[in-house]
Formats: sequence, structure tokens, C-alpha cells
Amino acid sequence: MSDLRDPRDLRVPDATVARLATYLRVLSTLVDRSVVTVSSEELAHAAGVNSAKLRKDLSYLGSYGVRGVGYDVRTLSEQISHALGLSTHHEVALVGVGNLGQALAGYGGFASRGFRIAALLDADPRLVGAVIGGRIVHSVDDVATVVKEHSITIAVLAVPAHVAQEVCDRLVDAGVTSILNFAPAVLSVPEHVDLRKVDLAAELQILSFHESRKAAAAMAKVAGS
Amino acid sequence: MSDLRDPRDLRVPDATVARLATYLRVLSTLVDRSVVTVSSEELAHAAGVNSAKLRKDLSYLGSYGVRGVGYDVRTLSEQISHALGLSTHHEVALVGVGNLGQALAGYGGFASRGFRIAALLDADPRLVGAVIGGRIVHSVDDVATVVKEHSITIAVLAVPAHVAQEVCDRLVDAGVTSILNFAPAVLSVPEHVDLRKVDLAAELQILSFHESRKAAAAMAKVAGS
DNA sequence: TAGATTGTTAATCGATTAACAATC
DNA sequence: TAGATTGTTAATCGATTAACAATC
Repeated sequence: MSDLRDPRDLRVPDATVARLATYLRVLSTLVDRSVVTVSSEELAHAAGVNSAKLRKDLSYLGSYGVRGVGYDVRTLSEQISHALGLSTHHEVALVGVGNLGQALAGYGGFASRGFRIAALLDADPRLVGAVIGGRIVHSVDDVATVVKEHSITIAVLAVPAHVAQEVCDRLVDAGVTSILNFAPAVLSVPEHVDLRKVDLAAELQILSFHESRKAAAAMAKVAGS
Repeated sequence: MSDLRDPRDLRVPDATVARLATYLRVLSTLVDRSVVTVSSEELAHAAGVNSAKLRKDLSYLGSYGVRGVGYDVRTLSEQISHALGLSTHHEVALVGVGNLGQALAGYGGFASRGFRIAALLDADPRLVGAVIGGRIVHSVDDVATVVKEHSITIAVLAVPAHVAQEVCDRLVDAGVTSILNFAPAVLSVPEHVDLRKVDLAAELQILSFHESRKAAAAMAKVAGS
């Protein structure tokens, strides 16, 4: 009995977890197209990765493929969904309903992929009480109550950088254990809290880096190396 | 002469490039606070990384620190800025001015960190001609003209997933060489084009994965291992 | 000179990938 | 059985980090 390990015991590499989300998205399109079976080669191609990597990624979840045949689209979809914890419900709060926050509040891609924004919060008294996308905006002062009432575990942070750490602290105090940070600020959280960040300007700066490399390469070519 | 290598010749690891953007952001706050000198230990702490990693990252750009003293904030700022190609101007087009696109068009974080959205494009005839944030919305049919006129090299893609590849192809044909994709779709581009993606729902799914791990761990603890 | 801190080395760690035995 | 494709091994590659010689 003790060597029949629960897949949850196995450590799944971070890089793999990130790709599982992509595989799941691709599998959803296959389900929609009523595709029954898919090979690692096909799925990998559709996900933009190497097939060995895909098989290795899937092997962390267990053996759900059939040699000589491939993977059952629906089964694999369910397994990945389960591995990502999407079979249990996670309540999400969105903090900061400014420019970016409002767009995130209305973003259809969250709902279609398993997330519902249960609550909106903001510090601006002019926004508190307003209704956005059918949900009322609560005051950040009530964060403890709101988090408890909606059993919120995940928060999306879209507040100005200079208040991000303070708001983050309040969320953690209220019991939030995962934070997705859009504020361009480095946040520190206790060990039991997971933190991810999306830095929009940094993404453009990374592209800018490669742009100038390409420009330099083009220069060198013209100059005749 | 030939062994005085241009820093551009040295390959900078991808992971380093991504962090350079963070260092630059932290350095900007130090400039604002009139801090003159910073040690790798201090800067690393502020950026949320290990100091050895920071020094190794900076070493790819050259030697701009002074042993026993640290780094001159302004000089280092300029060097990183230069390395990221921010001293040359990159024109950005935003394609898809729906929910998310409008938020990105109005996002202050781009301008403050060196990027100007030079043009907006959309396929919806009801939006074409509209003025958003002082910029007129062009038709995607005019992408070739718009890209040429504004010398655009970078495009931000915020269109629905099912048209993302098509729009991407048109951008590439028009001469765009870097694309930041917000559409939940796997895109393929020619080798000379750089592609980065931001998958908002995937970010939540990754957090969900860790949430369910934490829940399972808490369960195991209660059950008494 | 003594103290501090960089830049670099080398060891370690984690992720990728080709190759192929297992097996449907 | 023959053909196809998985799951896994082992080699390789790239990134991280501790440690310290170089040097301000």
C-alpha cells in the first residue's frame, strides 16, 4: 500500500506546472472539435513544445496514455484539470479597480478557464459602492470581512506600486494565501503565501532588448563583418 | 583591439534579461530618492533576489561596480537601460482595443518605463475611427500602412484567441519583429520575430495548483501522518 | 593598512531533450 | 505479428549560488 504513491506526493517542477495550463487550453479546443485521441507529437506541436518535454511533463501526473495509441483527450483534460486543483473551487478577489483592474474584472478568459472573481475591492471612496460587472466594489478597509465571507484564497493585485506592499500585507493578514501581482513593485510575503507577478512594462523591455540585438546584427551585416 | 569585446557580443541569458528590467525599476526608485551608491547586497534585497545572482547578472553587461564601494546608482541605471535597448526608440502598436486592450492603451506603466503606444488597431468597424486616449483607432486592414508610417517594430496583441494567429501573421507581414501576445492562443512566428506571451488565466491556474497542494498538506496534517 | 564589496570560479541544482525499451 | 507511441533513462544544457581572490 505504501508504495502506491498519491500523485500529489510527487514534486511537479515549476516549469511543468506552467505548461500544464497551456496543455489544458489546447485540450479544451480538441474537446470542442470532438477529437477523441491525441498523440504526444500532435499535442506538443499544438502547444508549441517538444514532444519529449510534453511526455515528461505528463509523466509527473501519472500514466494516462496508451502506448501505440496516444492520450484520450477527455481523460487527459480531466487529469490535468485535477492536478491544477481546478476541481476544487478557488474564490478570487480583485483588489484595485482602476484602469487595469476594471479590465481584469471584465476579462472573459478567467471565467471560461475556471475562475470567478467573487469580490472587488478598492481604496478610492469614489469607487467604493459602485457596481462593476454586476459586483459591488468594497472598501479595502473591509478586506478581512470580505475575504472571510467569500472564503477567498487568491487575490489579484492591481493597485498603484506605492501602496502594493501595504495592501498585500492586509490581504495576507486577512487569510489570502496566493497573490497575483500586477503592480510594478517587489513584494515580500510570508513563506506560506504564493506570489506570482505580471510585469507588463518588463515584457516590453525584454522585447526591446531583443530588438536592439537584431538592430545591432543588421548593422554589423551592413558594415560587412 | 579585437579582444576589447563589445558587450553586445556577449550572450546574456534569458533569465538575466528578465531580471534586468526589475533591477532598472528598483534603481529608478533609488534615483528618485537621491541615493548615490548601492551595494549588490542592498540592490539584490530590494529586487528580491540573491546578491550573487545580481552580481552575475550585472557582470554580463561589464564591470560597472567599484570593489569595496558598490555601484553608482545613476551609472548602473544608464548601463542597464542601454543594455535593454531603451536608449533607442521602439514604436509600439496595440492591436485589439476591446476590454483588455483599452486598459493596456491607458496603462501609465508603459509610458513611465520608456514605451509609447504609437498606434491603435482593431477589426471592429464600430471601433475604427474612435479616439481612445487621444489616439485614433485604425482598421487592422490598414496594418501595413500604419506599421510603416509609425516605424513600428513591437506589437501588443489583445485580440480574441480565434483570430490571434491571423492577426499575428498580418503584423509579421507588415514588418513587426516583436510581439507581446495576450490572447490565450499558441502562436507561431518566423525565426526573426520574437514572441512573448502573457496568459492571465494560466497565472491563476498556477496559483490554483499551489493552493490545492497547500490544502492537501493541511488535510494530511489534520489526518495525522 | 584594514575593511568592504565586487567579479569570477566552480560546484550544484533543475530543466531539456534524444534515444529507446516497454507495450498497446 | 508489425507498427506506433508511450514512459523513462541518461546525457546535456542552462541557471543558481556559495565561496573567495582581486581590489577599491
